[in-house]
Parts: sequence; C-alpha cells; structure tokens
Amino acid sequence: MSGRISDSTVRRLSLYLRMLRDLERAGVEFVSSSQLAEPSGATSAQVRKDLSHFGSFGKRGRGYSVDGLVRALENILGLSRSWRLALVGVGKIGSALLGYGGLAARGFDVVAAFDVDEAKIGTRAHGLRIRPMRELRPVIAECGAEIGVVATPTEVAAEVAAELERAGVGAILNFAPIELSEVNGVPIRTVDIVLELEGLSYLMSEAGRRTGSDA
Amino acid sequence: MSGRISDSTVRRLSLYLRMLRDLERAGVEFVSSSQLAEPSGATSAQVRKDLSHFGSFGKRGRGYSVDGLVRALENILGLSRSWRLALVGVGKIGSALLGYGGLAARGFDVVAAFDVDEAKIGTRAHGLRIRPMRELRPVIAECGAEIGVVATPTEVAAEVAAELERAGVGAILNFAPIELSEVNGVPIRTVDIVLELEGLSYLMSEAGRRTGSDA
DNA sequence: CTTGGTTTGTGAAACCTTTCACAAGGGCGG
DNA sequence: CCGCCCTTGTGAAAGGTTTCACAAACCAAG
Repeated sequence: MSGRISDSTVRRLSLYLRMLRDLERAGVEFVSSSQLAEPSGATSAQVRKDLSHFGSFGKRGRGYSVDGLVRALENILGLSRSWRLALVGVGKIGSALLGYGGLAARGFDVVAAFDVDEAKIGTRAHGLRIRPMRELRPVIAECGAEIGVVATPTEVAAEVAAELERAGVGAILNFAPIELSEVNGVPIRTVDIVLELEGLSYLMSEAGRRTGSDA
Repeated sequence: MSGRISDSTVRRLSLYLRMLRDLERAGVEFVSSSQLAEPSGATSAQVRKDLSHFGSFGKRGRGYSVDGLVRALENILGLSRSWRLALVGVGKIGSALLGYGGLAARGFDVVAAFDVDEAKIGTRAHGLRIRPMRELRPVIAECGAEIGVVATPTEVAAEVAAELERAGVGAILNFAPIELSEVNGVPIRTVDIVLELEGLSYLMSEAGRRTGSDA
C-alpha cells in the first residue's frame, strides 16, 4: 500500500466520501464497492484499488462500514478539520465565493478578503471586511489562513499567487485563466471555465465532423 | 494521425492556442515546439505529438507559423465560430458568469437565462431578461443555444441537465457539486470547487504527514 | 461444523499517455 | 551548390492507470 497517489484517485476519494455522508445521513450501515462506484462513474474494482492504497477498510462478504469509511476518508483527505481561506480579488467571482454557503458547510471558511479597489476597501461583503493588498502578509499571518484564493484579473494573477506564497499559504486555488507554476511545493489548482467550454466546443465540433462526413 | 483524442491533449491545445494568440498580437511570426510548451508545463515532444494527431503544421528547422497554427487550432477546437449559452440558475454563480466579460470575449455568448424564483423572473441581469423554467424548451429552440449551463442547487441539477438535453443543447457545463452522467452523447463538464479544495486539502495533509513523520 | 452465497484485496494483463531518440527535411551563409 | 545547424514528426520505450479475475475471508442458515 501507499506510494504516490494520483490526482484522479484523490478526486474519486472525495466523491466516495460525498456518497458515504449521504448514506450515513440515511442511516445505512454497510456499503459495497459496487454501490460506492456508481455515482462517480467508477467500477467496483477501481473503488477497491483506490482504497487499498491506504489500507484495508472493508469486510469480505459484507462491504465497508459507512461510519468507519467516512472517518477514514476524512482523515486521508484532511477533512476532519476545517481550513481557512484568504480571498484576493472581490469582483464577480470573488463575491460569488463569499456568498456561497457550500464552502463553509464543507469546512472551508473564508476568513480574509483583499482587493486593490479603493472604493471597496473598508466595506463589507457578506460580513467580511475588505482589506487593502498591502495588509495581505500581516493579515494572513495573523489569521493563519492555509489556502489562498486568486480571483483577480489574469494580468496580476501570477504576482498575487507569488505574494500569497510568501505570506505563507500552503496551497492556492486559482480562478484566473492562466497556468500558474507551482514553486516551493505549494500546490496550485486552477479552475478555468473557458478551458472547460473550449473542451466542450472541441467535442461538439468533433461530433459534427463525424456525422457530417458519415452522411 | 487522428483517432480518439484524450481530454488532456485537448486541454493542452487550448493552452497552446492561448499562447499563440498572445504571440500573434505581439507580431511574432514563428514559434518552436519548446517555446510553445513552456507556459502549459508540457514538453516540446508533447507539443509535437499533440499536434501530430491532426496533421503536420510545422516547418523543420523553422518551427510553426504563428498565424497558421492559430487558424488550425481554432478549427480543430471549433473556435472559429462563436457558441451560444443558455444559463439555468441566476444565483451567485450564475450572476457572476453573466457579468464575466471573459466569456463573450472568447466567443461564448450567454443568450438566455432561466430561474425558478418568481421575484427574479422578468427582471434583467446584465442586460438579459430572466425567464421562467417553463419557457426553457421553446426559448432554447428559438435562440439556438448549443451549450447549457447548470448553476442551480445540487438537488435539481440532474433534472435541469436532463431538461436541457431534451431542449436540444449539444453540451452541458455544470457548476453543481454532483457528477452528472452523460446520456445521448451530450458531453458534460463539471466545475466543482469543493472537489478542488479537497484535493488541495489532501496534498497539504500529505505534506504535513511526511514532514511530521520525518522529524 | 459445514456449506453456499457474497464481497474484499490484489497480482497480472490490458490499455493509455508521456518521454526518448533520431532520421528526415528546411533554411542560410558562403 | 554545399555543408552546417536547427527543428519537426514519429516509431519505440518507459511509465502510469484501469480492468480483470480469483483466492481468501466473512456471514448466515441448516
């Protein structure tokens, strides 16, 4: 067991955990790998392989204890605690994040917000005071935010990410359509809506070309 | 050449195109695979392999014509035209999308918006009239939207996606934290922020465990 | 206690993606 | 025209992920 775990495995573990929490709420006690596989579009073998990287959690002939596996996955994924987020850029996307209750509900609390716009600084957005960029480092140090969120225009995203890193965050979530390079082992995940749309555009064009040439 | 192209290849093609457009604007005429590789974190061999699935676009000893490759990639990705989007759910995320100029700038126009909230229906958000769900099918048929965007609460996301499909969209972009299963060959991409954050949580916990046990 | 039905955990096989390495080709200066 | 340097396009090798298939284990019923 153990070794390097792929992103896709971690992704699936999150999905398993989601389903397990639903089952827990529903009072289900045991679940099989095939039941667990269904909602994430995986196979039962994949579920078992994914879990086997971290240990043996099931009972042969019976399946997995829902409660037990919820705890185990929370530990593996680091979700038995909550995380503090520092948001940079309170524009459209930033505001949407601040207003999205789903984050806090899942243990991700936005504890600080920054912007360059003088008009916004000092005002409150969803109960959080917006601070000037100059206070980024001291405030992050003080409130102990572990995750930095970049929701700025593309042009400054790289610079902001570097500044967040210097301020001591352990990971960065980036919404700017630019591939930021990880440095100092601080992992970066980019959510790039245009890239997703372009992926769909490719698939639709491809489908069109296929049916077009078949006819 | 050709065959089934992987998602990761298509993703990189989008990134190459982005860089090529910057180069075009800067008046650069030729670019080599290694220059093209850098910003997306790929290798030069990967760039050449990716492109080779679709044809021979380069000149040996010289590189790729920036203009020529921009056109070629736009054709491959289906970006030499623009696409019409129909948005369902004008809440936090939906509004942020409507206000995000980056979409229209890249050829993705939101042409219709729907919501269930009686208070919102009939009002305008960023110049677009919000319509009741009941009009979803006729309006999509009329305006010819090709891509449906699901920005609703999780509970209704699957239902909304199915309805969009029946209304005739060719692809779906989903923001609800749920894995929607593709049916009838309509591709679905899900943007799941919580999943990304949980991935970062795993990496940070992993890093902590490693340094923790080393000490 | 034994038998039968069920499900896990896991090597081995199949499949897919990335990297390597080099022949083939193109441009340029002389 | 020749020779040199550079970069592409691409089979082959390496590396990684998913699927297969089955022994080992567990439960329940008789």
